[in-house]
Amino acid sequence: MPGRIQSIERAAAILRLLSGRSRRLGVAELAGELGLPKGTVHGILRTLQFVGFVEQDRESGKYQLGAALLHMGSSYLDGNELRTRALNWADALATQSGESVRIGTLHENQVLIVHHVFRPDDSRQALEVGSLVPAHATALGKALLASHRYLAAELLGGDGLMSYTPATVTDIYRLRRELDDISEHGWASEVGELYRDMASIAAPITDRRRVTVGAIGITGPIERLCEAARPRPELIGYVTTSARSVSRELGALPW
Amino acid sequence: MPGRIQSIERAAAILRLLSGRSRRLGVAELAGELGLPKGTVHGILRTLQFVGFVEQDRESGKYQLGAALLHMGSSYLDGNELRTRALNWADALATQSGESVRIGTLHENQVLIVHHVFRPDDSRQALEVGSLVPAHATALGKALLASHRYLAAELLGGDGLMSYTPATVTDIYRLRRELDDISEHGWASEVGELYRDMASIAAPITDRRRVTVGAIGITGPIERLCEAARPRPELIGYVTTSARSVSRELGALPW
DNA sequence: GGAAACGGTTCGACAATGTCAAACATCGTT
DNA sequence: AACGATGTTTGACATTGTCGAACCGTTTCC
Repeated sequence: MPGRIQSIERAAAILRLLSGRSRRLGVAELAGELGLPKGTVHGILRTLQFVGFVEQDRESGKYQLGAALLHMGSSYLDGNELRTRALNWADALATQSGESVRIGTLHENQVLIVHHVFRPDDSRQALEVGSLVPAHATALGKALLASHRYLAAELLGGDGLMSYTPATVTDIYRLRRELDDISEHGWASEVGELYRDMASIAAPITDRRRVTVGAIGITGPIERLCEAARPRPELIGYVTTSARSVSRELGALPW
Repeated sequence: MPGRIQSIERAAAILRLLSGRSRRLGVAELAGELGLPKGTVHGILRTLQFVGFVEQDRESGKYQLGAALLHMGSSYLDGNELRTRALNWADALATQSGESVRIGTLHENQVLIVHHVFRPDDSRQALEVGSLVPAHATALGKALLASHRYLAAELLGGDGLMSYTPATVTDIYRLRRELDDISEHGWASEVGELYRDMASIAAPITDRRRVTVGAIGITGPIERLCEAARPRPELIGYVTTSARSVSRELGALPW
């Protein structure tokens, strides 16, 4: 029975729609989006509500994600080996570099942030764990794509690369060449490609089978991360050695 | 059709088991736990894997929660009105009190932490957003239970209250009396009842219909939060006014 | 002020759907 | 080499979820 269970797939599709930008959606909207009868969608929603995956706004009648998902998300983090193994190294990298640190994995052609350490001294920052950032405009994403070329091909084959700033790389061939460089040198960077005045540096993390399972990197204002529009060598060093340390902790053979 | 969809309920039950302490579970274990045939469980797991809700460990064959849940959990936070409205007030309370701040809601007889601000100055702390803490041994939980007596009754009717330290209140009648006091005064506290040398103070947050939708509170070492084994009055003041501010922001009538 | 349009919800008949138990494959262990 | 433990596949069965129309309550707009 190599088939999937229809109702569960549909339920997941509903949850995915609800986790999209729209936050709150009504039965009719969902039904329209999925091409299903209202009644069917309602039945699924009732069940999802019963198990706490969605909640209904008493006033508008619309549905939104439920609290149970928050707890499950955090449980996922507890069981995530990449994150637990990387915790200490991420802290160390933040201290060394003086910048905020992020660890991410590829998820649906984007980068899912699984860990985030704030800048040591800094003012309040928003925690980004759980958020998705574009792969082609972040150092984390590039580091990951460089080791997953088949996935990169899929992404690049899609409907064009979104541009976030004038510096965003949207040319497929140029990005491909950049990925080649990254594979060769073992680190990736991005300067003003996602936010105009921000830059980032990242390196891939590999597991015991030498497959890339994530990436670790730092983010900060261009003037702190770069010198003459190029990432500062000492920061690159911090990032790559951190990545190697985490890889080793995950069982990768020492380099 | 006031019925729920069986397969979705079962899928949710599987996810709940996987988010329990055990992290990784095999098909047989899950089947045993749920009293279902292995084949059935396997079909559900295959679907959940396809939609990214679970992942399978290549080596052991066991299943664990998937990355999609992390993103959904964080999407839940974005749409959570209580949290978004409380963000600034929580920061302010942390600054005022000098202690770490938590905001929680009741979820399955426990307190789900939906926001967490670290101590202003402090060393690294673990982010607790998404975790569940016991209701009867935390100030947050008591503040919530005091306004949901029917739920409190259910909790108290269960199989006894877990004891975490010698100070944990496990006597139902004593707790009930404490909840009465809390309702009357509008704030709750706990001294060494969850962790031996920690204390917490919390107050309920109400929405426009005057129903309690959450609670906000501070946590810290007893010697900082208390004076002569009683919560310091000025801290109580900070907490209660913060709670009122958030309530007002949620549309509650001004007091 | 009425009526139409839109929201979420319920209903019952139908058959497609998911379930089940047993057999299979693949490990590691005895 | 046989066992026992995994996770996995299979096919027959009837339970189960689906569907579309009808329902009820709000809001909107003549």
